[in-house]
Amino acid sequence: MDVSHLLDKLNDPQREAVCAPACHQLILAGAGSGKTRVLVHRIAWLIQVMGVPPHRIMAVTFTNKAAKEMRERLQQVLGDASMAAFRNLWVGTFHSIAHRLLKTHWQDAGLPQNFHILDSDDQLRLIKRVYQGLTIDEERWPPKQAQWFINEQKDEGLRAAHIGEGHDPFLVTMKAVYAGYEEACERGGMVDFAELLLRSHELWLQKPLLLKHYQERFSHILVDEFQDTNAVQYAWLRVLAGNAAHVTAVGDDDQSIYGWRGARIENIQHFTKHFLETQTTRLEQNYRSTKTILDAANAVIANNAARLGKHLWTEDTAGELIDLYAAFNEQDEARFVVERIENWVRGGNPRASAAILYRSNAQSRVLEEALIREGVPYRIYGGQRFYERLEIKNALAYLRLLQSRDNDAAFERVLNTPTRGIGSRTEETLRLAAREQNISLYQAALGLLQHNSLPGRAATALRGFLQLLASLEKDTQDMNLASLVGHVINASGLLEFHQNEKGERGQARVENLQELVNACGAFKTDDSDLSPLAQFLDNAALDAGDAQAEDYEDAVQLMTLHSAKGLEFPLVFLVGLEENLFPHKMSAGTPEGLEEERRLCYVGITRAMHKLVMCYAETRRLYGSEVFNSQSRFIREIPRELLQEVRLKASITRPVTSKLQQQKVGSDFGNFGLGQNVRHSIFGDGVITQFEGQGASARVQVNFGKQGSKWLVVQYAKLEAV
DNA sequence: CCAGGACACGTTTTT
DNA sequence: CGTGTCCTGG
Repeated sequence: MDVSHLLDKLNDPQREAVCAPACHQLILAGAGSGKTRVLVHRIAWLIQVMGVPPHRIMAVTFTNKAAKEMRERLQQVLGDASMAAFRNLWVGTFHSIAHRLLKTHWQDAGLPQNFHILDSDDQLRLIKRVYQGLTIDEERWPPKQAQWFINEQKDEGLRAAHIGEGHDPFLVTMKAVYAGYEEACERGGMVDFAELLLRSHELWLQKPLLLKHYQERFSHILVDEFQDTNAVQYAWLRVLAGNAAHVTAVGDDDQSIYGWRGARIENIQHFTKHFLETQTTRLEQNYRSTKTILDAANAVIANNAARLGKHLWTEDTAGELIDLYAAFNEQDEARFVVERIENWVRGGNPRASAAILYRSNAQSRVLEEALIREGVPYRIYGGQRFYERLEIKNALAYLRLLQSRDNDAAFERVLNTPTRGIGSRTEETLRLAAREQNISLYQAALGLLQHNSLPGRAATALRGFLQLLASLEKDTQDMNLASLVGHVINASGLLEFHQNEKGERGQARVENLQELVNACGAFKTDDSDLSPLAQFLDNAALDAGDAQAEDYEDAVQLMTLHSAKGLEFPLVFLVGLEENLFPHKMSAGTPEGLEEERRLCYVGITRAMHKLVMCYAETRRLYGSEVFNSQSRFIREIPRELLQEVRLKASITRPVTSKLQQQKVGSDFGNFGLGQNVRHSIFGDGVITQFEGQGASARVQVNFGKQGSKWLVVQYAKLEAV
């Protein structure tokens, strides 16, 4: 068989990874080194050269987007001939694969067949409800915190029962909430995202025969973005792999930026210990960026300790120097960026080839305003996801009720949406009855109406709601998915409800509801025995719906550094390169936090193909007060010769307000300047390193050497200049 | 039920 | 500063 198409256009290390004999592999793939290509070609090699049947291969990704891309590229490489076999090859996210397992083996997993997936919104609501049952003070223990705690435990593979008995009030409370939450999920047949993984891991441990079946089936498991795996995912993988399967882990320890949500960078570092006789390949040739950009990225990341070690190189020319612009403030920064983009577009480049990357979402507004002012189309990535929008969740709740009236979360959600006179009083009565008799809210409603135990007005309203559900079900019986959904959003009154909503908001919601119908029309069902609606709802729970509302207008791309991972742009602006913002002050406190920020910076730099522009503002308005941050240490980690400072044009004058601000600084900070040596009655001598706020809230950061750095309120600190 | 005001809060995000 | 949430009064 001619396999040259699998090896063409591969460099030596890439080819080595693709053609490796059956073994464990760790592929350390630097940014822009052709990671996906290697993964896809390796799978094709396994099938076409090594004769591995496709059904014995599993490829795991983190995002739906990555899974989709891999499927498409596999299809290209394998060709249509392999299409039939292709269906047996499992490609999916950890979550979708776990979901598939639980759907298939629901009995063994101890779940009802129609178990329902909670998104984080649903999860929070449920936790709040658990609080009510336990009479826990929401003030003292914010439900958000409990949610975070529960997910963190699950990511580590821990159940409420695993949390030790102790006297720490925090742990005692959290354990109680976690246990109550587990019980509520169990009762309602609900499963959150982390539970999908935890539960399928437990399924294997508890059902050895089942595990054996899958262990014998999957001889090759490939995992993308391995640096992002958390503890359960890694454990899950190790159990599945057993002693026989060959595991290929592809990742880049330098691009691990999700430590804060449970990703364990150690997993990639420990891989060779757990999977013996691993062949390690380093993909270090970069096909994306100029030499200048790569040199900068390498220089920055070199400041991190405990790396596996990798040095990106390129055959590309040095290219242009990196521009560095010191803006007066965030307005000036935005103005500068937009002006640069306009020049770039005037030079014949598409707007979509330029991206503005920032550390935090709050920074986007000023940039947006500047783009709007100049009439430059832009697109912001991230933010509210399609299937998480209020109007969409309401529509989905009606659809879920069609499937099962006993879905309490859905019932509760739309009981009075659109408003139909069922108030909190009635709702409370329903909930109480349901809890007492251990039945669903729907069953409770039926019972209460039967026994006439509700006041007249409430009874009429509630009866109306139940009748609505009945007629929705009856009227949609013979409809296809799209007309069914169209009918439901109409007949439920949701569409009218949002049409009557004033302002652009209502308009957008109506459009989203219509988009939902479109999505149903385009939805491809598989031949499982689930109804199209059931399949669609499961899909909606696991897929954020990124592809929705895609418009193809050529637009400048705005996003956080996190969402930029995996993307590339000819022209990249990294803005807000200031201490306390990037590295963010919440993270800069610990060495691990700082290293993750640095990796984020590395990700940002390596997004750029031809030209990189970095900006920082001397002064920035944040949450209403003015902050003075020095330039980011990351700028200083880039060799000077790679940078060129952008000089101000004579026509640009300092904003008029700046003089006033300067005076204010003088008074608020008592004439202290950066670098001023000061003495504090307790901490001793130190040096001023930062300013923040004004008036009574004016604070300075002072580095007291051995005592560390501290933020002090100028008004109270009684600092003495020395 | 809605409007309006007080109040808290503000890093990154996928599934 | 701007936004989202919670509570109160009509």
